[in-house]
Amino acid sequence: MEDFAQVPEQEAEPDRHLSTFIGYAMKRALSIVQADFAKTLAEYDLRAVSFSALSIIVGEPGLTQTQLADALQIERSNLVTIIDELAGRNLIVRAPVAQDRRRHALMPTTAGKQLAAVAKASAIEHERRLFACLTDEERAELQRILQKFRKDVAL
Amino acid sequence: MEDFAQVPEQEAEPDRHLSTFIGYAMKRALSIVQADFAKTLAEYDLRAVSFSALSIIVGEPGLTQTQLADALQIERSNLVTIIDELAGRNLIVRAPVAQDRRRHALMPTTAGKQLAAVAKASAIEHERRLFACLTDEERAELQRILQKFRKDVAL
DNA sequence: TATTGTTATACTCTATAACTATA
DNA sequence: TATAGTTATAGAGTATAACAATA
Repeated sequence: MEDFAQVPEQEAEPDRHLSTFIGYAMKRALSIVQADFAKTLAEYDLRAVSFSALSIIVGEPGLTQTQLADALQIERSNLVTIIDELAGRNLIVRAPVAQDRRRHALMPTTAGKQLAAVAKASAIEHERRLFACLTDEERAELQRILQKFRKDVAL
Repeated sequence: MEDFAQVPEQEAEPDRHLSTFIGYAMKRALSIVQADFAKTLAEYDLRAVSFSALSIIVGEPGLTQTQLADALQIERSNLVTIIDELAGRNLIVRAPVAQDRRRHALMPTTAGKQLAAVAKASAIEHERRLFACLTDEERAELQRILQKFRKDVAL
């Protein structure tokens, strides 16, 4: 078989051909954030999704699992093990609901509220540190534009 | 067991307690983009990662698999099936490299260049349509800030 | 010895269907 | 009949180790 290729020296950024795409930039940026966030939460034995679930339960006690799954945009079935884990650590309880015994009202325990508070402080510190390379205005703009997009995008 | 919870009516946005976090906003926005992008590429039987790989190979022919894996930030081992798939469709070839017979120089075929071109046009149209709710300035700012972050963030 | 591509594998994530108990 | 929580499972995606060929 004949050779017909020269291998170029490694270029600085071979993925520059994808730099036109906002989605690609979002994905690469998010993967950096996620890796750092995972390290931050490991201290509390929390994954990002467990932290999110716990935070919402603390902020809005009494939600059912279906409501929480909708809020987090995950499947009800996949929420079960997350709730199991939080409940197993006594951070939340599945409280019975008198009006409808099929449902569980998700309630934070005192320990859950405390962990949510310290983990949230760490998460805020993680973002402060990670996004230190951006100006306050850039961070605010990034946040604002992302939320506007999510709110206004026509699906 | 005693009931001690009232189930609130479904709130508009139970995840507002996470809205302080840029990472959360990025994740939610990206999932919207990814879902729409997947639909767009399905027309060409491409996944996002196959599109990315093909685009880079077309834009920078001759890269080795290790170089491409680094560019896409995926494991070499996981790139194999992606390259298999593209090569199986005759969109690229693994060309031998005279100087180092361990390596494969990834080269696009004519069909690969053509598919990359039309898929890229569709991808651009997908982003134009999806981000239509943002102004040109907002899109440019979003892109600029994300790229600045990725470039300047201290890991 | 080290590197490239590859295989095998395990672990997580995600999506779907079906079950139960309730309504 | 329909819904809430659950179980089981299958498919992606991702990460690690080890091997053969080559350097």
